[in-house]
Amino acid sequence: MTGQPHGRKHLAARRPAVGLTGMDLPVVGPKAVPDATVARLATYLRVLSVMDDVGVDTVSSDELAAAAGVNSAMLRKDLSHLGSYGVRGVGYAVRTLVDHLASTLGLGVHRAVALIGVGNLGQALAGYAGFGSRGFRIAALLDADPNRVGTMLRGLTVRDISELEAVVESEQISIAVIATPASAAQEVADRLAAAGVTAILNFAPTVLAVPDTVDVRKVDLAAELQILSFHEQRKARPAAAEVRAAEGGAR
Amino acid sequence: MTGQPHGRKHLAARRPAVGLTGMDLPVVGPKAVPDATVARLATYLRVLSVMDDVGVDTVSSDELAAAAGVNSAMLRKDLSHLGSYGVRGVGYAVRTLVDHLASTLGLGVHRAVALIGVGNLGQALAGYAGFGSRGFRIAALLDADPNRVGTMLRGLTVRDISELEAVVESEQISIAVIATPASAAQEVADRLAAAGVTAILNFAPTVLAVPDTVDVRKVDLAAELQILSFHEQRKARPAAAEVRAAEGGAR
DNA sequence: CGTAATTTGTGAACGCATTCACAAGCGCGT
DNA sequence: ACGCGCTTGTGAATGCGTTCACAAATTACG
Repeated sequence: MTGQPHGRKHLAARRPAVGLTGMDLPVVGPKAVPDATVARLATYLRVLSVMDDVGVDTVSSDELAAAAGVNSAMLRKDLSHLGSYGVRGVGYAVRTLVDHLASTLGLGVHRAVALIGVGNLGQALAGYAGFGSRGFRIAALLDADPNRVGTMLRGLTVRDISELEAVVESEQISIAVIATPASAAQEVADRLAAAGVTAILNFAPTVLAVPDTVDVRKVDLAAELQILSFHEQRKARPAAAEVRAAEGGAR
Repeated sequence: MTGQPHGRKHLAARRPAVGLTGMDLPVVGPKAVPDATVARLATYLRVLSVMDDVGVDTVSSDELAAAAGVNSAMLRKDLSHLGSYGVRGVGYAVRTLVDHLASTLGLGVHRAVALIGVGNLGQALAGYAGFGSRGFRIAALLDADPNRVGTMLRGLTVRDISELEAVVESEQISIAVIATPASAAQEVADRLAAAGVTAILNFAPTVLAVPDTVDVRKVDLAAELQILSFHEQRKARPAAAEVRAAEGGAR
């Protein structure tokens, strides 16, 4: 899905790259890590961190796969993309693997995150402890509502949206989180992109148009429920496909 | 990515079903709608609803695909799984398509949702307007903290977790949202499953083990940032793969 | 009525992801 | 030292999802 079946752009700009000879070399390298794998690395890291805290120092692919909820062959293949960090006949060294995963995910330093939109959801995100413990630091809060600007939240002052560009610069923002209403999201994204931000996590229920250089992931809460709803309905009717014949137009 | 690469179980219990003759018929039907397609239907519905509100009554696959951020061939194939609702040479009737999508997603009636865990994130979810406008009704709030039980939130009284089974029954809960700390999530999931809930949206950063009959989707906020972080790092170093040689063990 | 302009629906090709299955490597006991 | 048991790493097979490319269907218009 995946997947989160999500809006991505990564290597989208990769052209056919046909050579005159017909040979096409892997110019950029061996496509290091597949997207599907990257999406699972975070889970592996979380599970391994817990094991490390508990004192486990070696784990087999079967055990780790079970804890992460995946097939063990897939886990091994995923890890093999990072290099060879296991020992045959033994397993993986937990601490070592944690370090390598953190390094691979770019969590060597706590990345500075800006949160745009401090409404309902934004306030919750600002207070979410999981960010801090897993490699991120919320470095700035921005909002357009004059009633919210200037207030304190979790030790940070909410700043006016007009300061966006200045904040991105001064706080060395590497990732921005959009938690504004849908109507404001595109403009915020445009300004973030123009200011040089190249990674956006979007909670607003809108499709964002951004340059190829910007990586966008979206989280659509209602959509998640709708997907579950689809499967619920499916379970309810074993195999009736043409039940939906007589239905009016009232939405 | 991904698909948001998410934890799913759907038709996982489908066995090889080998017949003695070697023929294997599609016993359950033509696998109506692919998972990847379902995950996009919610987006199409949202985009179409906006178009409908604005007064658009016909849309081509190119236009709709652009608005939804996907390839038009994919859009057509997705919609073709629901049946043939377009008109060649013309396009799709917006209103009709909205109705069919809503019907397909099982949104005919507002589904009752229970929210377990009314902390930081839970409160935000309880107040998220997007649920109500997109087919869901939060019908119950549950929490284990005595300080929160009994308080009012968005017109609902927070009830004690001990009432979980009773609430699922009386409110006809079809989907549950887990927004508890990770440490409590598995037990809550167990009780939900035992109470007959077959769809769970999990915000707790833990892998849930549930029976095959239960459909789980997870949203891991920190993981989303970590995935973005990976790509950020990738952009930062054009093609240096063996830079990570000398690194101590300090985590 | 016939022809041109559109746009859908879909078979086929392609590519990526997952799973299988086993050879290669490692540690332990004797 | 040597063989046995265990576990990784990976080539091959399989399956799923996306994209291509075009025939079929429909409208517009002369």
